[in-house]
Order: sequence, then C-alpha cells, then structure tokens
Amino acid sequence: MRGRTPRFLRRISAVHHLTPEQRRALMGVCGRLCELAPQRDILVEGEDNAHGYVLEEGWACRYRMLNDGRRQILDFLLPGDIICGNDSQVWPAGHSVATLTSCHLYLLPLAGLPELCRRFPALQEVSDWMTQCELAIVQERIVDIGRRNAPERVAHLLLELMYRLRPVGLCTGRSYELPLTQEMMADALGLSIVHVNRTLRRLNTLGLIRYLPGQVEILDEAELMRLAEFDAGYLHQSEGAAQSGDAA
Amino acid sequence: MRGRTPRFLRRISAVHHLTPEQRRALMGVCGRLCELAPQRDILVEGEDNAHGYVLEEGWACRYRMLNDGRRQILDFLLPGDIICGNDSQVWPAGHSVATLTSCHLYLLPLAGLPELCRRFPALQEVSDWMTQCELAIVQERIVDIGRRNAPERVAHLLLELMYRLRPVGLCTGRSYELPLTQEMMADALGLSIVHVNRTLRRLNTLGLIRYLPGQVEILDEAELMRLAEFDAGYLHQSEGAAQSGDAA
DNA sequence: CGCTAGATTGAATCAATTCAATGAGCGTGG
DNA sequence: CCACGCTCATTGAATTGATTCAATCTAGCG
Repeated sequence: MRGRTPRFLRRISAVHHLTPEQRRALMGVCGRLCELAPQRDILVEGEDNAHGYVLEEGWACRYRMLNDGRRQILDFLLPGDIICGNDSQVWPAGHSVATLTSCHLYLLPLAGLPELCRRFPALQEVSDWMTQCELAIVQERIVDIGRRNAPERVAHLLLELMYRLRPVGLCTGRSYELPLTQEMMADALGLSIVHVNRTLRRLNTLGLIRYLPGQVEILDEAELMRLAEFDAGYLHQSEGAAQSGDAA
Repeated sequence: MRGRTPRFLRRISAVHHLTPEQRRALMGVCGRLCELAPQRDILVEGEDNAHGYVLEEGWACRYRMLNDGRRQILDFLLPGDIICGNDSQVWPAGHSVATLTSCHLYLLPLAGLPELCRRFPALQEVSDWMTQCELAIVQERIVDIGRRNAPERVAHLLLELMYRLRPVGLCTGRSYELPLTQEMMADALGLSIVHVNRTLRRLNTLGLIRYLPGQVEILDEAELMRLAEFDAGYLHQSEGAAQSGDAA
C-alpha cells in the first residue's frame, strides 16, 4: 500500500493540509514518471530551464564546478523534493542539478504554476514554504562550512538527512540508507575525501554513529545533536510529522 | 534630487518595470522610515516576526551564533534590500538580522503582502525574484567558503559588493564605501580576522585592489574576476542596469 | 582473474588559526 | 589640550586542522 501516494504529496501533507482538489491539481501539473541513471545532469548551469522536476525516488544534488575541477555540492535533493531551476524561467540557472543515484522523477512544466498558485492561494503558501526550506538548508550549510569543524559538520549532515528522510518514510527508527560516496559528502561539506573518511571513522569509534558505506545508524542522537548544535527547526517540519517514519 | 526615490524602488526598477500604480502600492505597504543604531538586532533568531523591513540606508546582515561564540554571517544586506524574517510569519526565524552601521529602514507589515501579490501578479514576480536573488547569493557563498581559498573568497566578496551597490547608486566607478570591519568580513567568509587582514594586504600588494579601512577600489577588475571566477549573473541584474551608478 | 570504484590508512605538507604584541585613530573627561 | 581607554588594524611566531600524496585493501563485475 505505502508508496502509492507520491512522495512529494506525502512530504507536503506532513506540514500543509491539502484538499483533494488541490492534490488533484498538483498531480495534474506533473508529467509522466521517468527514470534517470546515476550521475546524470538534470539541469545545467547557464541554461534556461522551462521546466522543473519532482523527485520521486533516488537522490540528487545541486552543485557548482570551478574551473580547476573543484566541485561544491550546494544541497542534497531527496525523494519528495521539488527541483526548479531556482529561477522561474527568466534567469539561466546559476548551478547544475545532477542525479547521484538512479532516480525516478516527474517532469514539472513551470508554465502553469503561477496561474495555479493564484487559483489556489494555499498552493502559493506551499510553494513559498518549499523555497524557504531550501533557503534554510543552504543557510545552515553556510554555518556548517564556515564555522563548524569536521566532526561537527559530518554530524550535522547526518542528522539533517535523518530528519529530512523521515517524513517521506525513508528513515526506519534511527537508521537510513545513505547512498552517498565519501567524495559526495566531502564536496558538500567543503572537506577532502580523506578527512571525511577519518571523521566518519572517528564518530564510529566514539560510538555516536554506526556508519557503513551505504547505511547509517544514529547511535547516540542526543550527544550527536549536542556536538553539532543541531536543531531541526530550520527544516520547517511540523512537530508531529517529524516523528512519522516507516517503522513508527 | 537623487535619493528621493527610495532605494528599494530603484533596485527593483533596474530589473522589473513597475507601473506608477504598482509603485504606489509598494510605497503604501511601507510604514514610516525609522532609524537604528549600529550593532542592533532587527530580527532575532527563534522569534516570530509579524513584519519585515525595507533597508533604505546603511548596512545590515543575517547571522547565526554558535554556543561558544562563533558567529557566521549568512548574507550582507545593502540599501534597497528587503528584509523578511525568511519565513513569512508561520515559522520562527532561523537566524537573526542585525544592523552593522546605523540604518534607516521602513517597517514592512507582512500581513498585506499575499493579497497585494494576488492583485498585482507582477509584484509576485518581483517577490519571487528577490527570494531567488537571496538564494543565489547564499549559494554562491557556499561555493566561496567550501571550495575557494582565502584570496579567492575575499576577491569574490569585494566584487559581489561592488555589483550589488551599483544599481542603488552606491558605487562610483570601481570604488565604494565599505563600512565593514575585518571581523565582519571574517565572519562572513569563514576565516579568522588575522587571515582576512593578511589577505586584503596581499591583494593590495598585488595591485588588484586598493583597500583602506572603510573604502575599496577595484584596481584590476579583470584579474580579480579571473582569480575569483566571478560571474555577476547570479545576482540577477539585467545587463544594462548593472552599469548605472552615481558617477555613470 | 584482472579491472575499477570506493574506502582506508600513514606520512609529509600547508593553509589557516591562535596567541601575543604593537600601532593608529577616536572620543571623553580631567 | 592632553592622557586614558577603547576599537580596529597590523604583524610575527607557534600551532594545528585539514589537505595532499601515496599505498593498500575491498567488493563488484565482465
């Protein structure tokens, strides 16, 4: 049964009440579900993008490349997230978006959205909320990279991912699948691969997490939150909804 | 004569055409102009904010504090910028906003805005555009802090500020007033004060900039842009408008 | 079985921080 | 008018967190 409701509706519903009519309207603007291999660009920096996507399954990221090959991942995109080329149509995208794993996504033509939001002011609110979530996440990342050391950064990322995966049913208790290579984490956290490795290893040894490539379990959530000064508030999830998970 | 048009209208007009009616509507929602001393909190992290502000004069910033006193500045706010507690009403602010210099600002009650945007779809576009500008700026900051070294970061910041100050008439040719202490720059760039100092000094010596506390001149813009891989596109200014300055 | 991508570890190096002083500019009060 | 105290800028020296370089190890795969 579960899995029938698209993940993005699940994610929205955890925070915003949607009438059946609004759900239908949202589903209506989505194109058909398509599949993409890992490591494929979805949106490319500098191009104009007439449509976005809804990520139903798999992980993706926003990223920027520097000339000499350095990469910075701006944000991870998880199932249920909506991917707009940041800039509704007018401005060329300032960054690229790529799949990290194989993904299922709905095409989302942006043309109809403004009209839809005008017809359903509640959807304008939802849209604003999503934008604010995104903004809050990148702001938190700035604090991470700018002022937290490696263990704090890694801890913060692992907690953020847990809290974001919960509402879409991808976190069982305190463990979840983490389909990121250490290189991807490094590119998101502004660290080197080697240092991410050492840091994960250390958090393992300290008994705060159990990390195995592809899988994490948060062993000592309280201590990890203290270490990272993590406060889930910035994710803008409602209190109750944050608890719902597959296993809950 | 100049200065009569509020800076935020000037900033918007550089990119979006506004009808006289829309201008009046925008001015109409602004409260009276008030003054604030330097280093005063405008919005406080964790509080609900029923209103925003329009920054007419002076510099401010969004920031987050960590428990041990580390500070991260997320974004500088310049004259003409609009300051909403990120989260329209519903969510407590995830960060604080404070003045850096003494400031003049209009109070901006948020209550009326959604209705106004519905009445003037063009204003919804303007609002979205502003949000996207903000998002793009913090994303660029992530690249800065995550993957650029100190000289690149400082160069990038100085260029960004120049390009942002131009449309509001605060950049004369290639020099502008920079009312930031080196500590503020350090907190924005994820560096230590000492290192910011050395880096500014180095850029001076290299002849790329002329920095004196309170004042910057970009001496070799081309080389500085190459160094920082700076591309003003992310600021979402229209091509032509970017050229207008007090001295132009 | 050899190949490749990713993970892991040690050692050397380096960019940036911290610690510690000094200097310059400014406002205030004696 | 000048001395004191404050903030901010500047510089040197020591330290360190993180990177780079270089191997080795492992698992999946044709």
